[in-house]
Amino acid sequence: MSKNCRFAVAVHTCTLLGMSDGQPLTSDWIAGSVNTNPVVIRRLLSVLAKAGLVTSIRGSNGGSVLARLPQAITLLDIQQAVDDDTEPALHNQPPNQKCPVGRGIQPVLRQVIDRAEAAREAVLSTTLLAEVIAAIKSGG
Amino acid sequence: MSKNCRFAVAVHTCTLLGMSDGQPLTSDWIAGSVNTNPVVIRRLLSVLAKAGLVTSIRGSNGGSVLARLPQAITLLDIQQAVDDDTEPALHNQPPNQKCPVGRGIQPVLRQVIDRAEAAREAVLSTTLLAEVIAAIKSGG
DNA sequence: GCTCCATGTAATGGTAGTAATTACAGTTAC
DNA sequence: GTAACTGTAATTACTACCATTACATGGAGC
Repeated sequence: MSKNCRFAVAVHTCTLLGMSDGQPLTSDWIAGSVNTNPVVIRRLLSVLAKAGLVTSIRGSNGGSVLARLPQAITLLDIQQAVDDDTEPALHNQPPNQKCPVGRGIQPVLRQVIDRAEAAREAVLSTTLLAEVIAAIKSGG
Repeated sequence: MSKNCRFAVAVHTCTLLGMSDGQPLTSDWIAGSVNTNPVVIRRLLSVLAKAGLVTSIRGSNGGSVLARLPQAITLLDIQQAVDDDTEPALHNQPPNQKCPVGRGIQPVLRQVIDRAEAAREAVLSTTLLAEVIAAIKSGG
């Protein structure tokens, strides 16, 4: 119980949905595979639904299905859906504006961090959910 | 007081040291520019010293100096020094091994996350502390 | 209608990570 | 010896996250 594992759980969940042949899966069932509480899954599915990645069906015989084909979902889509990407972590308190470094450091840092983050996201954007599913199928 | 701002403070600190022409700077002075408590700076300097990036001089007229030229310090060096890069955040609890997805998801995820992280670090490794200093000097 | 079986969501508790601060021991120049 | 530093432990406060309970809502099937 330490770090943010929403991305991992979200990919896990989408993989399950992508392998169910359109059959709706319940949060209970998914939670059994992820090994967590169904409410955690429901909250996650709610976020994924807001991002247009899944659709939930209420009522008896309900559950969730993918809203798009696995070929049309990138891991970046999933990451951006579940990680509220607030500002990158810079200083908590604004640095001393009387110091040239304190005045100039933040824009420079932001630019570098943004470039680094863009490189990371580029990799995620070229990985499709369909590829994850294929890897699971071939690996098992 | 929320997120991890050690990287930002560390770059800020190294920038100050790199602009001081070899003059040792005290944690009090650095804290004044960063706008935080001197103890926070001393803890950070201690970590940077362990990574071989700075050297601290104890006693009166003491302080800290860079242990290498700014041209020989990348932002990746700083990042790796201050961020204990433990395992990437996957599931908290191991997923259900009886499920094919639960069994196979973690290696697949780890591979993708590692590739994405490598791309991010590649950008940081090509940015030198000297460039940050140059940007500050030209920007102010 | 009623009854299940689901989702949706609020509220709570526990754990962990981080920053800020106080306090004090160790070290060095003068 | 004293003053000016670093090094580090201990404490407090705050935030983020996950797990869990509880309950309202919605829909299928009788």
